[in-house]
Amino acid sequence: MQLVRIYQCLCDHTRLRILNLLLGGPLCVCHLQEILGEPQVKISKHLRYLRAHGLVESRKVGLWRIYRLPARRSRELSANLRCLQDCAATDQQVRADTAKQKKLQSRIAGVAPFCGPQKTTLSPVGRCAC
Amino acid sequence: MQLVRIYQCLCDHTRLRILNLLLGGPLCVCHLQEILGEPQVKISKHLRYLRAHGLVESRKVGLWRIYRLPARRSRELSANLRCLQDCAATDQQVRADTAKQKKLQSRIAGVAPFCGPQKTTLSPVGRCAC
DNA sequence: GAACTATATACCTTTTGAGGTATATAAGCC
DNA sequence: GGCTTATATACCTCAAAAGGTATATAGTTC
Repeated sequence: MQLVRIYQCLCDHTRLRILNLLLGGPLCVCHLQEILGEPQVKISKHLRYLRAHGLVESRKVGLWRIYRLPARRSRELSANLRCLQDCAATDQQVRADTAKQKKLQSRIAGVAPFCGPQKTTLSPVGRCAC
Repeated sequence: MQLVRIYQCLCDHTRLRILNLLLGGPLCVCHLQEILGEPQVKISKHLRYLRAHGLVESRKVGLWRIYRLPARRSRELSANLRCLQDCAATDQQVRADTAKQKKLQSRIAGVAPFCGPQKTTLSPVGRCAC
């Protein structure tokens, strides 16, 4: 069942934190790493899991791989992401993540414009702002 | 995190089916068994899991143990149960379960009044209507 | 008390997944 | 080509969980 696959993605704390961040806009792995404070392997493996289950998409931009929530979402996925957005803020750490994300997004605005709420198709400019 | 525990309960197909049924009212194990068509042990173990995670409550009535969704629910739980109710019907098997439940509830009305939407405190009367 | 019914638990096997260390790949810079 | 950065994969270990068989417990009926 489609729905079970969604819940399988949501039932791990790290993945929940990742999805919460992606609700705020696309992010590359190294920005996720910076915000979550978790080792790169761990994040990379959870992203693979999420991709295999259809919860995220990615595209490559220069050296970076940018992850985001899928553009086209099933009814179930939309409903659950809405629910997640509504609920996740009750978690202390999730709120801290979101705050870090906001700060990071204003810091990197213009430098890594493919990470964040703006949907640009710019090529990478210089180094990653991590 | 509270939220993760909820998703851990939702990420198994059998538990999802159980929770969907309990959204339609309390049920004893043997009625769950009849509707789901799964062995008693399997159901019993999933119910234990759900209870340990705070997703169901139970009370004993005669020979039976009646399971239901918790009377008091956290904001997260309420939101996710609502979401589940909204989404689960897209699953073929879940819809079939619900149909069976409806039939069973009308069949046992008055015989096992503690199973089903009515919240009575009647003592058990005779045999289980399984 | 013996038989029966409903439910739970013990014990086992197998699968899944999480996390870690080390290494590979891919693309950019010099 | 060699160095560096970003990301992914291989391989290992450990814990959790799923499902099955057999058995225990608790309460009912006779």
